[in-house]
Amino acid sequence: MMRDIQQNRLDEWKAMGFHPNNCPVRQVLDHVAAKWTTLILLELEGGPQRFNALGRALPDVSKRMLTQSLRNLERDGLVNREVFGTKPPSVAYGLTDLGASFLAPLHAMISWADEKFPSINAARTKFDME
Amino acid sequence: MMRDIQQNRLDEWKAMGFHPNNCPVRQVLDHVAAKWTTLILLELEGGPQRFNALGRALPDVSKRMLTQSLRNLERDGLVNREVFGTKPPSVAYGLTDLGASFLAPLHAMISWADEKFPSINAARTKFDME
DNA sequence: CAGCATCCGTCCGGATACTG
DNA sequence: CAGTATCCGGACGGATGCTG
Repeated sequence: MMRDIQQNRLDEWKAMGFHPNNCPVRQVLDHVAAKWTTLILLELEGGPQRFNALGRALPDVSKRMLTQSLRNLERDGLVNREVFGTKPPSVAYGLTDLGASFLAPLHAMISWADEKFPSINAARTKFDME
Repeated sequence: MMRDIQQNRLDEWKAMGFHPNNCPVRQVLDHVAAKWTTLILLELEGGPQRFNALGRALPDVSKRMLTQSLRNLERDGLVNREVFGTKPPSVAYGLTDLGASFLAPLHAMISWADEKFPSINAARTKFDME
């Protein structure tokens, strides 16, 4: 019964091309979700960085995750990857215009978090007491 | 060696109270990450909703996840939970002022995603071709 | 230096069944 | 109606070792 209602709603969404698994917004939010990508973007805000420099700036990101995160960002056109054929080889990562434009809404969220964190913490400890 | 550098940087962060695991901003971003919480907040933007009404509005959220998400939001003071001692019992969820204030930065991200999605998609398909 | 490959534990979240 | 309890697969991500 409720199952049918849900199914109908799902069908509506599919018809609109809005099923959550291919939702444009979700795919962007997943970058925010991705635990490291935002830190990377913020770090690149100061200018392009080499791979290991990024690793040193973000100490608790493993090389594996750093590579993976950078690939995802590169794939979505937020970050560009420039290879220098030197020896040993070096690679620089920098923000694209698209990536840079993402910093505005990101900073908006961060500011909100900064500003409201006392309230959140208060609510949290109160909730946990009961 | 690099390990030492990383450890030093980590220590600095700890001294500043900024270790990623208790970072205020991270904890807020984790709400965005949480896959359902944002949809819930957006749904509540239209006004308070009862539990099952929310479930019907968000068809692909299981009851389990809906409960869990609402608890997290309630814990952080973004959502309030009002119980009516009727029979059968009913519960309404609504945005707090804090929760409502979060919608601004959230909408900023959504707008960005909406606006830039064509570019992202283009970058993505180009990346995948090579 | 800048990765990739592999193994492996953890946790997120779905499905299902049951309760006051 | 509004949840809780349990089971479970699969994805996320850390540690380690190897490569051009």
